[in-house]
Amino acid sequence: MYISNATDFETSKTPVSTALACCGSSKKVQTRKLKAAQNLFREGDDVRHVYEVTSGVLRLTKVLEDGRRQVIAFGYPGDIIGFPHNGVYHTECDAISGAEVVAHDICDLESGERNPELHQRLVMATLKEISGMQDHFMMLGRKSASEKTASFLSVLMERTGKPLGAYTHFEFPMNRADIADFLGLTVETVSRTITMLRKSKLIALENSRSVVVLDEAALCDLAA
Amino acid sequence: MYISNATDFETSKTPVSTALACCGSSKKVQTRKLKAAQNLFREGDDVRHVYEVTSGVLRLTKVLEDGRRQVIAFGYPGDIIGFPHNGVYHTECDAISGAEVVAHDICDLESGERNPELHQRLVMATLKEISGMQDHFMMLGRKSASEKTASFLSVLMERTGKPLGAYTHFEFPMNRADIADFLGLTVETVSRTITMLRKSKLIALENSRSVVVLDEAALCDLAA
DNA sequence: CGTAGTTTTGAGTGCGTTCAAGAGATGTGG
DNA sequence: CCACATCTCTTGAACGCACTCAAAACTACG
Repeated sequence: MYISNATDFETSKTPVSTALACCGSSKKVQTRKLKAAQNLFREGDDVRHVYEVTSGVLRLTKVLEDGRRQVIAFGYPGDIIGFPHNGVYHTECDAISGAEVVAHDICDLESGERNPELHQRLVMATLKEISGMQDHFMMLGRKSASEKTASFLSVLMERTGKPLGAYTHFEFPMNRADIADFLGLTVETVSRTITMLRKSKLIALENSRSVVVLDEAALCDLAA
Repeated sequence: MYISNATDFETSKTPVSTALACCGSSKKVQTRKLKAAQNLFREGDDVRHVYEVTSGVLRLTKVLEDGRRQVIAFGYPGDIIGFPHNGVYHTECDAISGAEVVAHDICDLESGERNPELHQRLVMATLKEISGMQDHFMMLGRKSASEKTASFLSVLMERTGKPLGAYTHFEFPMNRADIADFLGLTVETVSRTITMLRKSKLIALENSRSVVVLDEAALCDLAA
C-alpha cells in the first residue's frame, strides 16, 4: 500500500547526511523545522523547493470546494514531497507531528546540470512516487473498508514497527480523520474497523495512536 | 480528472516529429504499431523503454490475485506511459484501439547525459503524471458514481471532443468494464449512470461509445 | 442464422454512510 | 487541583448508494 512518497525509509539518523552528501559542493543545506499542525506549503503556491523529510510525519491533502478532503500521502523520513507541476504545488502540506525537512532547489529536480547526483536521486523519487500511487489506486478503487484499514496498518507496521516481544509495536501521529481521508472512508468506519480488528485479536491498542500487532500474518491476509 | 499520463494532448499529427526532434542526432526512432487488444508490456516485465503514444488509446491496469482490476490510466496521443520502478513495469499495458507508440530508451529518463532535451521532456512527463494521479485520488476516494462518471465524460470531452453544431461530440474506445475499473465502480453502475445522464438530457448517445454532450455546463457541474 | 460478447434494465441486498449521542482525552483558567 | 470547554474516538440506529445476481436487449462476427 501507499503511505508516502519516494525513497525507502531510513532507519536511523542518516538521511540528513545523505542529503548533504548529494549536495556535493560546499552549498549550505537548507533545513526547516515544523511544529505539529504547521503548514509547509499550500495548493497553488509557487514551487521553489522539493522537500526531503528527515524527521516527523507530514500530510499531503487536496480539498474540494464543498470541503470533501482526500489525503494523498503521508510523508515519512526519507520521502521526497512537494513535486511541482506547471510551477505550482498541487497539494497542501502540513506537519502532523513535529518534523524537519531539507529543502532541495527545484532546479535540481528539473535538470542535472548543477548537481547530477541529487538530480538523479530526485528523478528516482518521482518514479517511486508514481509506482506507489499506482498501488494506492487499487486500494482506493477496489478494496473494502477492512482491507483498506488492514493495508494501512500493515504498511505502517513495515515502515515504523519495532519488535515488542513476539509482537510488533508502532505509533502513528495521524488521527482517525486523516486515516479516513487517506483511505476514502469516514471516521466512524475507520473506528469501527479498528475496533473489529481489536476484537478479533489481530491487533491491540495501547491508546488510539499506538498499536501492537498480534497476528501479523492475519493482518497481511486481510490486507488482500 | 485523470485520464492519462504525461504531456498535453497533441491536436494533430505533430507528436512523432516532436519525438524525433528530441532524439536530436541521427538515431533511428523506434515506433511500434499495436492492434486493438494487443499487449505492450506486463506488470513485472523488465523495463527497456518508456513509450510515447502517437495514435490510438492504451490502457494501464493492475490486477489483484482474486481478479479485481483497477485501470490506472488511459494513454492518449501525447502521453508518456511505462514509467519504471526498480527496473520493472508496475502495470499491464494493452492497446484498446489500434495504436502507435514511440519507444524512448529508459536511460534517457534516468539521465540527461545522452539526450538532455528528451530527458527533460520525460522528467516533466513524470511530474505531470504525479499531478494527474493526485487529482484522480480525489475522484476515487471522495466522489459519487454520478460525479465520477460526469468527470470522466467531461475530461474525455475536453481532450477529444469536436464541435457538432452547438454541441460537442466525441467517441471513445473503452468499454463499460474499462470505465468501471477506472472509476472504481461496477459495469452496471456505469451503465445506469450514463442512462441517467441521457434521460436528464445532459448527453445523447449515438451508440454505446459515441457521445454528444448537450449541456456542457451541467456536466461540469455534476463532475464537482 | 446462431453464438458470443457487450450493454442495459430490474429486483433485492448489504456495506459504508449519516445522524446522534456518549465516552475518553487534552488543555485552560480560576 | 479541579471545573469546564473542546476535541477525538467510539458506539448505536437507520438510511441509501452502489453492489450482486439475474435476465433481457442489443451488437458483432463467423
